[in-house]
Amino acid sequence: MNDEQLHAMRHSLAHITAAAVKRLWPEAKFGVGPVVENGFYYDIDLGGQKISEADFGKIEKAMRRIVTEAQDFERFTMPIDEAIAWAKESGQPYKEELLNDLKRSGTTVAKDLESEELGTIAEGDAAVSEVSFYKNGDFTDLCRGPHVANTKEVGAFKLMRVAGAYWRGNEKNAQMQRLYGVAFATQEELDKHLEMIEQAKQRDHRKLGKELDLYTGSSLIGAGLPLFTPRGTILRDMINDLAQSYRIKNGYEKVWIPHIAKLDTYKTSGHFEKFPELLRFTSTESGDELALKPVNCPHHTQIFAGRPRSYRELPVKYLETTTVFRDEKSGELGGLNRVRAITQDDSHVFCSEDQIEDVFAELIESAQAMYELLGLKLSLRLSFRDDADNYLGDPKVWENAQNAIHALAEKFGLEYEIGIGEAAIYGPKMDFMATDALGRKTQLATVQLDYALPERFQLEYTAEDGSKKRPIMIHCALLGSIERFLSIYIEHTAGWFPLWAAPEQIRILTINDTVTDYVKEIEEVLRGVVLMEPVKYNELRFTVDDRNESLGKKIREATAWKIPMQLIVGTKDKEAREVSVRTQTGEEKVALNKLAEYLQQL
RNA sequence: GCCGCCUUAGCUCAGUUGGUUAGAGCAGCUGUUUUGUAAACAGCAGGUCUUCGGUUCGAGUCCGAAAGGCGGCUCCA
Repeated sequence: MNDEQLHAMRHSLAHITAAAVKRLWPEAKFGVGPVVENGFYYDIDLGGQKISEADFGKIEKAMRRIVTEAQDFERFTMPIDEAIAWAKESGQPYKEELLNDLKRSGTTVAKDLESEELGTIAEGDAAVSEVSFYKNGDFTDLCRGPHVANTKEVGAFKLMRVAGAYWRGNEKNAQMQRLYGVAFATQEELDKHLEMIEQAKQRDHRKLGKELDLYTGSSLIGAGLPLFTPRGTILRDMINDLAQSYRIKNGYEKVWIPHIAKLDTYKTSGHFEKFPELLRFTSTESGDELALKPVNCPHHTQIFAGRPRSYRELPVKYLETTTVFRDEKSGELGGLNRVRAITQDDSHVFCSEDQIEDVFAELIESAQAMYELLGLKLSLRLSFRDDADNYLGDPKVWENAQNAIHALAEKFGLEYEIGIGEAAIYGPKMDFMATDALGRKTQLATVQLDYALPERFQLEYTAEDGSKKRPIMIHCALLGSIERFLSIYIEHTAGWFPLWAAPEQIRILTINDTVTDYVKEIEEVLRGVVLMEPVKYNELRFTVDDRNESLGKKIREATAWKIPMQLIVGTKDKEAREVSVRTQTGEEKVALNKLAEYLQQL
C-alpha cells in the first residue's frame, strides 16, 4: 500500500467513525475529520453529552458493522448554495460555516482566512461554484476526498482516545470532542505501532524519573515545579557542566544574577507588554514592584552596561545557568517537558556587526559537537517572524537579521527548514531540533540574533574612532531548558546514562564478607580516579553493595538502577587480584593494578 | 485556562450492584542463611482509601468542589 492509498484509507476511516457516531447519537454535529500521523480524528459535538473511552467498544463495533456492510463511497457535487442549504437542513452548523468560508474564499483553512470573516455568512459572488461530497451508506459528508472505493477496504484500526479540541483551533470557540484513531494497512502493522507506543511508555521520563529516583513533584510546592533528588541533581550538574564546557573553551565567562528584578526592567525590555500574565509579582514594603525573572537577558545587559566598554573588549561573552519563572497555564504542564521554573544554560554575547559570524560559528560547532557526543541527531530550523505586530524593533532591522542568519546557515552548509512565526519577540533564531530515539523532534539548542534589546537598554561601546556604537546581542542556550533537555535525554537513553554522566557510575557487588578487606583496596583505587572527559574533574561516584543478599539479587537491583558498571568481587577475584567488570555489553576480568587505567580509557 | 479521564501502604496494583476488622507483591524492620552472575527463607510492621463538603441507617465505592497527575486543545520569550 502506498502513501496515497494509506491516506485515503485513514480518511475513509474518519468518515466511518463519524457515520458510526451518527448511528449511536443521531443528533451529533460534525466538525472536521482529517488524517494525522498514523491515523485520523474526527471532531464531534454531542451537545451536553460526552463520549468517554468506555464508549469506544460500541463505536468500534458500529464501525466494524459499516465495514462489513461494504458500502461504496460515492462522490457527487452540489452547487455551493445548495450545499449550504443542505448543511442547514441536516442540522450541521459547523459544515455550514465551512461551506460559507469556501463560498467566500475558496478555502476552509482558518489561518488563510481573514479572522473577522471566519464563520460569517458569505454574501455576493462565490469563490467556489460547487463543492464535492462523499456518501457511504446513509452518511453524507462535505469532503474533497479521495476515499477508498468501498468501506470494506480500510485495513486495521483502533480508537485511541477522546480529547477536547476547540472548533477551528480557537480557544474562544466552542469545544468539541476529538475522537482519535490509528489505522494501518494490516493488523501486523497496527500491532507493531501499538507495541512501539508500549515501548515508548517504558522509557517515559516520568516513569524513569521515579524509578531511577531523579526527581519528584509535590502537590504542596505546586504543579510544574519539579524537585531534583541527589541522583537527579548529579545528572543535571554533569549535563550542565558539559554544555558550559564548550563555551568556556571559547572564552565565555560565568556571571551571576538575582532571580528577581523591578518590573520596570521588563517594561523596558518589552516582555511585560507581550506577556503580562506570565510575570509574577511580589509587592514589597519599599513599594518596589518586583517580578520573578521570566528571562535572563535584561540582567545580563546590565552587567555589560555596568561600566564603559571599549571595542577592544568585544565580544563580551557571559555564561550562566539559571532559572527563569513563567506562570504557564495549568493544563500545559507535564513532566519535565513543560515546567514553571525553567533552568536555562543561557549565554549572551555583546559584539560588533563584524563579529556575528565568528560567534555564531563557535556556537553552531559547539551545538553540533555536544549533540553528537550525546547521540542526539540535530536538525536546524531558522525561526523567522510572521506579520504579527508584536515583535520588537524596526522591520528593516529584522529583515537584515533574518538575512544574516539565512546566510550563515548557507555558509556553514547546514540543512535547514524555515519556521515562519517561530521567532523570539526581539529577533530571529537558529533553533536546533533534536530527534530522540523514538523519532520525535523537540527544540533544544537555540542561537538568537538580537538588535532590539541593545537598543531598548541603550547599550553602547566606544569604537576605534571614538564614536559611541551599539553592540549586537547573541543569545544562546545549548541545552535550552535543562528540565526539557533531561526529559528528552532520559527517554533517549532509556535511563542508561553514559559512565561520565550516571549518578551512580559503579557499584561494587560482593559475594560474601570474606572479601571485605579486598573491597577496601578496590575503593582506594576508585577514589583515585578522576575522569577528565568529556567533563573535567569528574570524580568517580561509586557505592558498595555488601548486604547479606545473593549475588543474583544484587545484580538484578544494580541493573534495575541502570548503573553502567558493576564490579563483582568474590574470593576468586580476591585471590587473582582482579575484579569482574560487568557492563551492559558483557563481563571481563580486570587486574586491580590496571583498573584505574582501564577506567580512564573508557 | 478549556474538554475528558485518573488519585487505595514508600512503589506497582486488587477491592463485586454502597454493607462486618480495606487485600497482595516488592521495598522496610527482625531473625535464620555467607551466597559466583537478574528475586534465599520465615516472621513483623505499614493505610483518616488525595483533601474538603454533601447524599445515606451505612461511602474506598454515589454527588459537588479543590489539589495533584494523565491525554488532547490553546499557549510556549
